[in-house]
Amino acid sequence: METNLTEAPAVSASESEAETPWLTAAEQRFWRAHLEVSKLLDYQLGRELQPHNLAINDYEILVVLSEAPDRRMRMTDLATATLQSKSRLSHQITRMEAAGLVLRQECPGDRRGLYANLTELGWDTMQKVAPDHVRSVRQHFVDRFTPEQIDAMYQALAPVAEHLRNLRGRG
Amino acid sequence: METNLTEAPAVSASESEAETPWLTAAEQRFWRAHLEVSKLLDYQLGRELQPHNLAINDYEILVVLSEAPDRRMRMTDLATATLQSKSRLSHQITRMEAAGLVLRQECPGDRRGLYANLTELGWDTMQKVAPDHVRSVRQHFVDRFTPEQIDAMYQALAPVAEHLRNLRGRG
DNA sequence: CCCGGATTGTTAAAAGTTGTACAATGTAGC
DNA sequence: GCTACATTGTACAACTTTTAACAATCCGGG
Repeated sequence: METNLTEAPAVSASESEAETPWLTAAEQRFWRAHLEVSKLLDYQLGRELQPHNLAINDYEILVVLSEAPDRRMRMTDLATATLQSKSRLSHQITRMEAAGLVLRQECPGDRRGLYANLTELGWDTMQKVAPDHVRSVRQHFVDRFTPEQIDAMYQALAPVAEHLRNLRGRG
Repeated sequence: METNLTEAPAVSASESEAETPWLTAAEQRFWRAHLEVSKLLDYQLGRELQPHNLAINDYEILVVLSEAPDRRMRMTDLATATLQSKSRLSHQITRMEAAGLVLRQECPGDRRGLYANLTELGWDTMQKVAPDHVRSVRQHFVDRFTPEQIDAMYQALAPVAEHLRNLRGRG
């Protein structure tokens, strides 16, 4: 059901046979479970944001801005924080500005720059939506693990996140 | 850096304060680590498929088809297996057909239906790309866990995958 | 056989994303 | 203060995904 061929193909070229470090059965099922959960969870959370007229990306912007000092952030920083390209973020903010959720604001001291500012409506929207979203996250993910599993998985994932973040930085 | 507000907002309405099951600190950091790893890993694996002129979605199709009986699958089944909409899959297959990787084939016994067939080129491409992909998956993910962690995480994730799969089915 | 409803896959148009180039600044070294 | 170079955000064009509608086909009940 999931993807990413990582076990030996049904028929392997004898050449790659010798050298490719195919995943073991245990690794394989873990990898596929991870992929499947990621994808389906994304789908389900998006689904449950729809009634609020927000896509997951919109919500992410609202969260990051709401946690930022003065509820605003430079476009580039926001793009970095949300792992989007500057171009994509620019479009995204244009849409959210049209929806009244954020506002572009000149940046004193750097006339090249702009702030993306959370509006009152943006802030209120976030306050209204967040409780539902947490419930979704709990229902479909967090509450399905024991506290021990949660700690263990965090310990395991944190260095991987670190690694990937570093890779990304360099390009 | 990541997203999805799931902890209490800086200022909570007293109403939601009482009723919203905000994540604990431990839950929060786990949740954000999971999100971050998912997103960045996707990005990185996509990046490392680029030299082969394949997007992750293309690769996923190749994998699923290569594992299917006769290396072909009904469009609807393929859409389900890869968690895509029928429309999106249709476009995707059109592109891959243009690239010579797959071929649409009439479906004997159901004249509405079509098979998506892996071509020789598609199969060969898969054989060629898979080794590199496994190495990527190992380098950025699998090899960064101990065998014990892998088993534990699989045990934890499998029921969640099951849950989400069921949800998806009903819509 | 024939009807009504469900299923299959495609399509057109709208919406969103990506990559590249660009204009407007900023900044460091001379 | 100039020049060279880096940074900021946008704009355009190409591409991908979504949404909604549709034609063709199948299937079950009368």
